[in-house]
Parts: sequence; C-alpha cells; structure tokens
Amino acid sequence: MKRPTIADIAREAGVSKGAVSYALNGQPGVSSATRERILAVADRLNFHADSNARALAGAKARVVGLTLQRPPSTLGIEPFFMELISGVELELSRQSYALLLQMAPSRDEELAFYRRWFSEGRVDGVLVCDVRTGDPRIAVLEELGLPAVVIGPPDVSGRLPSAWSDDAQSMVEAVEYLAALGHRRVARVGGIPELAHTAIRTRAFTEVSARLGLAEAVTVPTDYSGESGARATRRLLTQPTRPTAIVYDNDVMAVAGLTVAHELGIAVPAELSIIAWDDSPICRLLHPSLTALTRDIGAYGVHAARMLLAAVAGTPVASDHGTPAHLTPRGSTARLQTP
Amino acid sequence: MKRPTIADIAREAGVSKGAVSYALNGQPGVSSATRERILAVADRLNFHADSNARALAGAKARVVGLTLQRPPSTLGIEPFFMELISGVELELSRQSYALLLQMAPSRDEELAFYRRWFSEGRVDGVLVCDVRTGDPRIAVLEELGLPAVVIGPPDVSGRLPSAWSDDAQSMVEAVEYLAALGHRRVARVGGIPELAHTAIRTRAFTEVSARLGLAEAVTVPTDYSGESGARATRRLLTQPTRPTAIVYDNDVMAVAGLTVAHELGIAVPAELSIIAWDDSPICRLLHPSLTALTRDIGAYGVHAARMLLAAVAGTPVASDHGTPAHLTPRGSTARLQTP
DNA sequence: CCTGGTGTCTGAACCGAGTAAGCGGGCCTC
DNA sequence: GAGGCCCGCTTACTCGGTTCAGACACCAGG
Repeated sequence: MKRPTIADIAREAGVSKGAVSYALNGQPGVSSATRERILAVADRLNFHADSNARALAGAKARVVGLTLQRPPSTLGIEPFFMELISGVELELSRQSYALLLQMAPSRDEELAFYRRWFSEGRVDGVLVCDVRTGDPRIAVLEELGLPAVVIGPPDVSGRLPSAWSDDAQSMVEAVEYLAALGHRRVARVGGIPELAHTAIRTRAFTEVSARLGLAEAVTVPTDYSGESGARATRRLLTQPTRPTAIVYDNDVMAVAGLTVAHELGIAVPAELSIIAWDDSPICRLLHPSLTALTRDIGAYGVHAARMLLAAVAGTPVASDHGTPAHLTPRGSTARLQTP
Repeated sequence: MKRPTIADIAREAGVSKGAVSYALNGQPGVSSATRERILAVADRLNFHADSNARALAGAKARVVGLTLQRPPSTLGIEPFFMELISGVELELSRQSYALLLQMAPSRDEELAFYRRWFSEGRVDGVLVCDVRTGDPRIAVLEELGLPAVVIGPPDVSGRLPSAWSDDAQSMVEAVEYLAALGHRRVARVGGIPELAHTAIRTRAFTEVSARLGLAEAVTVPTDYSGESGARATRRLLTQPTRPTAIVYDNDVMAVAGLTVAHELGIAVPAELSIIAWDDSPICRLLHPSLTALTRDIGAYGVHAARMLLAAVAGTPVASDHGTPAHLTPRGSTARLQTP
C-alpha cells in the first residue's frame, strides 16, 4: 500500500507543493478557497505527513521521550509509573504527540539515551523522573538545550521547570494524624534514599516528629521493593520497643508490611497503624484497607506533558506545584490502645 | 549545541559524504584504512546519524510501536504489561531500536494509531496485545503490510506471527492439581471474555473439569479489575454450595479474592484454595502467599521483540510457543478438609 | 497612467542521510 | 604495451516535507 505525499495532493488539487504545506499547517499564503480544496483532497486520500520528512525539514518530530531507571521487578508492581504514563499520554495524544519510552538498566545508560535521542533528532523534548540531588542529567540536558521537564521536586531541577507537589506538607499531615490518634513511636519505611523526593520526605518526617515530641522517628531506607519493605518492617517490629505506627513510602511496601505484621501476630490497626504513600486499588482491596496518602498521579502526568509541550513550542514555563497528596483514612489506622 | 552531520565528518576526514555513509553502515566501497579513519572521527565527534534523515532516505526508522487498550486503573496495578515492556525493551535496546508506547482509550482509536503510525512513517513495525477473536487490527495490519507480531494465541493472529504459550496446558495443570488435592467444586474468575486467550482458558477449564468429573465448573467473567474480581468472588462464595477452590485470571483479582474470603470468614487455604494466574511479587508477599501460575513474562517480551525485528528485516518468522506457565504451589492451596 | 502595496501562488533551495552511477588509477592478462 | 577489470572514492540525485524569494494579478492612490 503506497502512502500519499504532499506532491500527490498538489497534483490532485492543481497547486504546488508549497501551497499544500501552507494549507495543511494553517499558515497564511493560500486563499481560504484553495485551502479548503487542499484539505478536502488530503482528507480524501487520508493523508498524514511523514514525520521524518517533517522533522528533517526543521519542524517538530512530535515525539517526547521518557526514561525509567528502576529495576523491572519494582517497576512492575508499582502502579505509579503506569498511571503517570497514562496521564502523560492523555495530554500528548491531545496534541498529536507520541511517547518514546525507554527503560534504562543504569544511570549512565539513561544519560546515554538522552544524548543519543538528542543527536539522532528523535525527540523534541524529554521528561525526567526519579531525580537525585546533583543529578547529572539536569546539567546535560541544560547543556544540550533539549527542552525538558522534571517530574520531581523543583529544588534539584536546576533551570529546568518541574512538576511536583509539596511532599513535606503531606508528610506533616500524615504524622500529625498519627500523633492525634495518640501514637508516640512512629517509624517510616522510606524509599530509595538518593532520590530527591525521598530526602524531602525524610527531612519532613524528622522535623515534624521532633516538633510533636515523638520518640526517635527512625526512617529505614529501602529500594522500594516489597521484599525490602518486608525486611525493614520485620526489623522495626522485632525491636524491644517497637513502633505503633509506620509510614511507608509506597503501596507495595505497605502491603508487605501488613503481611509481616500479620505473620508476627501484631494486629492492624489495634496494635499497629499503617499508612501507605500513594494510594492504589490494592490499598482498597486489602483487609484491613490501607490508609493512604492519595494524589492524582495521572494529573501530574498531564501537567508535566503540557509544560513540556509548551517548552518545546518555545514558551517559557515556570515550575508548578500541584495539589499535594492528602490523607485518605481507612481501616489500617486507629487510635492507639493504651494497655 | 550543534549536532554533527556526516558532512562534518566528511570534511574532517577529508573524504566525501558518500564514503562516510558507506563506512558507517559497514558497506563495501571504502578501504579498511579510510573506514577506520572515518569511524575514528565519527567517534570523536560523538556522531549519531539523524534518525529522521535516515528513515526518510529509505532506511529503517529503528522504532517499533506498541499500543495498550485497557483502562489505566487496571493497567496500573497489573504488573504484566510493565514486565512485558521491560522484556521488549531489553531486546530492542540490544538492537538499537526504540519503543513508541501509546495508550488508546478505545479500540477504534487503537486502530487509528496503527494507521497513523504507518502513514507517518513513524514505526518499522508494531506489537499487538490483547487480541480478540476476529480482531480488526489483524486485517488492517496485513493490508497495510506493516510488519507486526501478535503477543497472544496464534489461532487469532491470521497470517501474522504470534508469540505466546499454551494457556490450555497450564489451565489443565492447575485444575488437575486442585482435583488431586480433593477439590470437586472448582470455580474460575476469568478475565475479559472477549480476549482470545481468555476464551482459550475458559474452554480448557470447562473441558478439564468435565474430564475429571468436577461439578459445574463455572467461569465468572470480569474486566480484570480488583473490584470486579472481589464482586465475582463474593457472588461465588455466598452461593448455597460454594466452591472450595477458585482460579483467578490475574493476580490483582486473586488478591481481591483472598480479601473477600477473609471478610466472609472463610479460611484460606483450609476452606478455600486460591490460584492466581501470573505470578508477581505481591503473590509472594501476602499471607497466605498465593499459589500461582508462573511464567517469564519478560521472556515473552524479549521473544516478541526479536521476532518483530526479524520481520522488519524481512526474514520470514514463524509463530513461537514459549514454555507455558507452570504451577508454583504456595500457601493458598491445600488438601480439602473433609468435614 | 504609473506606482506601490497586498494577497496568492510557484519554483527552488534545503534539511541529513542513503545510494546508483561514474570515473580515475593500479594491476593483471594476453 | 594495450585492453579489461576491479577497487576506492566522488558526484549527483533521491526521500517528503518546510520555507523563502520572487512572479503575477489585482486594487487603490496620486
């Protein structure tokens, strides 16, 4: 099956290639009568401009890139990224953009992909996830001049705009809630410590705990996997004075934590309260259902995509903080039973 | 930052553009001495050929497409697709291909994306998931002549090669195992009935149950979401004569089912055995851990990608059945307690 | 009637690669 | 020593768009 080109349309409509290009792109230079005629022919032939030719001629490739660098094992179960991607695509589709997805085995390769995409002219811009403090990607992207939006806290995004929300505020809400329920020994099973948003949460957790006079508010670092979450929970719950509440940095680890508590014969929520950061259907399905910090992850994606496309179009865009995650109380948190 | 072109390399190496192209592509036409020199210059300038120009000139775009048409809510929690994509990308990266990912809100739009990708020359080939019987995508792809590989059972893939395994065999293994444990009333919470692989599983389930003389082996259809899985389980377990074992078509619904059983005060595995199709870390984390039909999903992805790239290269490829999912017995299945 | 401006359209250059055709020069053969 | 051939490289054209300079018509103003 042969694909129609603008030359075909030009011939069919009795005009030149240039006129067709102007008509299709809504540019001035053709009368509305001929524009109509050209568009009609294009529509009849079911024409779509070859994106390679268009990109080569200096227009946009209409593709943006996204790389993920987490082990596939944790990526698979964490609903976060799929929801994020869903949101990103929603906005991209709306503006006829496509998404190039790349899983990178390591940070170096992730960087290499950005470089390659740039030099191959594959993408008009990129989204950056899982930012660390002093992340080399930021500098490289700034140097390349490739439009980019960071999905993460703004304080590590350099001159790049970022789409994120105030994790500190959400953490305060969670811990204050636990304190209000009477909990004094609150622990946290945190995410990958090197990630910038983990650091923000850790700091907020420590500060609010100190402010509320809670006992040693310890954060156990993990790699976000269920296994490491289970290990961390086991460690916390087998201490001489165990915590009465634990905040988990993702839903998978919270599920694991719930299971460990059950395994150790510790009743949830009677003896242990659990909060998961990032709500997901699983949190609702379990018994007891998990109290969670809920946020509209898809909305982040939509927002980030919109910002990126604006940046690609040359519009200066500012960082934007969406609404922070808020607490959704469910069955896994309860007032502390004073024995 | 300006990107180097072959013209830059040609000037630098003191040869013509043509020679550079031949050298870079490993084609004959240049002596090994100049080839070395050209490659050295290209390497020094960190050159990567513009993919748009290359694709326009008739070479490959080095991109393949994949569309997903499931509601984001179920996509998010189901590890299947992320693992599949991980596998696909592993192989694609190895051959310097990129993946264009597209989530489609509806089947019609999914089809429209394939059409557009084709006419825009964006992709060299596509992967097709979630095939239904009489799926219109198969016919369209055959008509367009766009290389494609179906990730699904071969009997609905038309002339397109397919990468899948024998679901019927795995289903037989699961039901025979339950029967061997003494179960006579086995039910199934199935996936989306229109999907081809669901139909295969349903048929196999019915047949093996009949062969083993099990009582009315009913399959309750769902949309794969945890909620619908919970509903289906509730329905099954509140019947006058309830099943003593249930096979779930995905892990999320199995988790939901476990929770419902708990909610109804039905002990797992003492009073009810549960098997999940598709293993995932969650299955291992829960208490009791879930007996599952395990398969290497990433391997499917690798395989499908390899087949697709072969098809893109013009090599005729045959459908391939990988190793079927096999049973991994865990804590959620047990011998039936005869009261 | 001439000039200037505007609107519409054409022609051609260009993007950065791939590739067929052509062309010297060295080597082998008779 | 002439003819033929292959190797190594260049030249020029191609892909399908975008875009700019210019041609032409038409109209208003002086």
